[in-house]
Amino acid sequence: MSERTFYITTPIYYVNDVPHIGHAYTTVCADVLARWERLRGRRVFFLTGTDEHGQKMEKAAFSKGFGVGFNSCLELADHMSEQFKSLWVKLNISNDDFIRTTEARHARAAQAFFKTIWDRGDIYKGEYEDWYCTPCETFWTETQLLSDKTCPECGRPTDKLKEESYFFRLSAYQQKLLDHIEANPDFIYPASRRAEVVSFIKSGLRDLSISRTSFKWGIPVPLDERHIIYVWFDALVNYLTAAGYPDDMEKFQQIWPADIHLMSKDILRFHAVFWPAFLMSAGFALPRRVVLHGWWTVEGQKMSKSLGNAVDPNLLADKYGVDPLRYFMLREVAFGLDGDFSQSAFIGRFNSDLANDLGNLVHRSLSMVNRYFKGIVPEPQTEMEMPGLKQKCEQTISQVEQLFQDLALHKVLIEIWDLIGATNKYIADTTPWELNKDKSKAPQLAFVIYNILEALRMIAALISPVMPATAQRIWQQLGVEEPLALLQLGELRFWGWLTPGKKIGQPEPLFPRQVQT
RNA sequence: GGCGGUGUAGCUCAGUUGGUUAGAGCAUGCGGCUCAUAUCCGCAGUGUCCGGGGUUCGAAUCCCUGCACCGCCA
Repeated sequence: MSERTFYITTPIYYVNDVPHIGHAYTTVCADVLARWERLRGRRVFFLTGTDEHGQKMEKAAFSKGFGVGFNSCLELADHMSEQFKSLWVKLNISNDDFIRTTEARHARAAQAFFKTIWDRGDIYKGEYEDWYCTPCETFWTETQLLSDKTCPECGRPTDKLKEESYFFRLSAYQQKLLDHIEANPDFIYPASRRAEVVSFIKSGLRDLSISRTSFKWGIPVPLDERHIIYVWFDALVNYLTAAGYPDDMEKFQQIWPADIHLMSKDILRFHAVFWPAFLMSAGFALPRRVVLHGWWTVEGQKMSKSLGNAVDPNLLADKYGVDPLRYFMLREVAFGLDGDFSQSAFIGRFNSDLANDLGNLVHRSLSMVNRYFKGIVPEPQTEMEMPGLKQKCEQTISQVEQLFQDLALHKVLIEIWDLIGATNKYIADTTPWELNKDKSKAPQLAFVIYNILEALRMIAALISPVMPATAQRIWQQLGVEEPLALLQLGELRFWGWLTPGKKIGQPEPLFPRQVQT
């Protein structure tokens, strides 16, 4: 009877940079899935956070004037981490925990995990050979170098240097990883990425350097404090830390393994190859799914620092509202593929999907309740048969359940909008304004209006994972007092849930139309 | 260079195992309604389904080839 917690994660974001629409997208998608699972009645643990260690941070702290050293790095990390945290508050993200790799609980976890793998015999000391740029004080791999072996950052010559390093015996896990991926077709989503991972593994896995001596900003290797745990090893462990490892193993048992690690496609390999291998070595269960989404371009162009075209989610949320932003991100791209963010597409969706279809539907419906029933939810005539809308609602709920299961998030919205369209059509077909002209048709009018309100109730609930604030506003305009957050799918399905005789709230346009600039 | 993917209406894309006049949304035009945020409903389109060749009674769908773009690896 004790159903496991649904555990979903975003990556922890590297605080080297301010949050942009890509970060926002990942986190909003995770939030939508978390909210959907809660609506289904599952207990959910939704984790996000920030990745704060490593050489890049050390350098960033230096270049931003804090000076090198433990305290100043932390100061920078505090500042940057806060920007992510406050964005998630603004975007109405319902995460249950926010982890920072600079927290003590995480240092304990990273060291314990390192130690566990060490005890398994999968870590050995070796030499790591790479190209070093002395002026930049940075190591580069051969593939990162420019064609003439110069530093990709400053263009100056680099030297091949050896550095003592601890290695993880990744090569020993090649076959086990392939077996796991084969046995669990859903492990990597979408399938095109799974194929990439398989071909990468088949091309041969080399052991992985998991420590550095070239910088200090990080978690020391247990038993050898000259070494710092490499940032990727450090970062991945966050998923265990927040689940309770190693301090609260009782909690950990309930939460681990993760159901979904959600991320953008650029960090696929870390999550689909290295991380599972670490976990296998340490003897932990593997996450159920590693789910990749695409990248956003902006006005058709790749986001880049040099173009300076990164979109600030804060500005969009302030200008257009949080829910329209969330809606756009989920609706505009086929989940898993790349998408383009453009002003005109955003405003197009805003006006046509939100203002015209949904917003106007709610407004016109409630206006009729005010006009024809003095703002009171009418009593439906139960003996009347008018199957169209009710059936459509039931069908939509089932479809949406299936589409969430398939992670087809954009199709979820298409499906809900199909119901919105059907409800608008229902109004056109039943012509309440005609029924209102004939007193003898009062029962039909009551029945029709009640059905429309029931459809609105279901629409509100179905959009609530994507647009929680809007859903709540519709809920209030319908005059429902129970908080939408407490609703569960079982109740939602019950047709006839709205109480006749209740006063509805004040209708006001949900989405005032945007002028295309 | 190796592996994989994509190329369908003005735009963004759907198109199960090959089967009747190739679809949706947006945008465009026309018609209808008036409860509504000049909103909603209906109708109308147009497509050498990237080029070429092949298999088949029949291919957007399978095979070969060319072009273009993209992803992963090296």
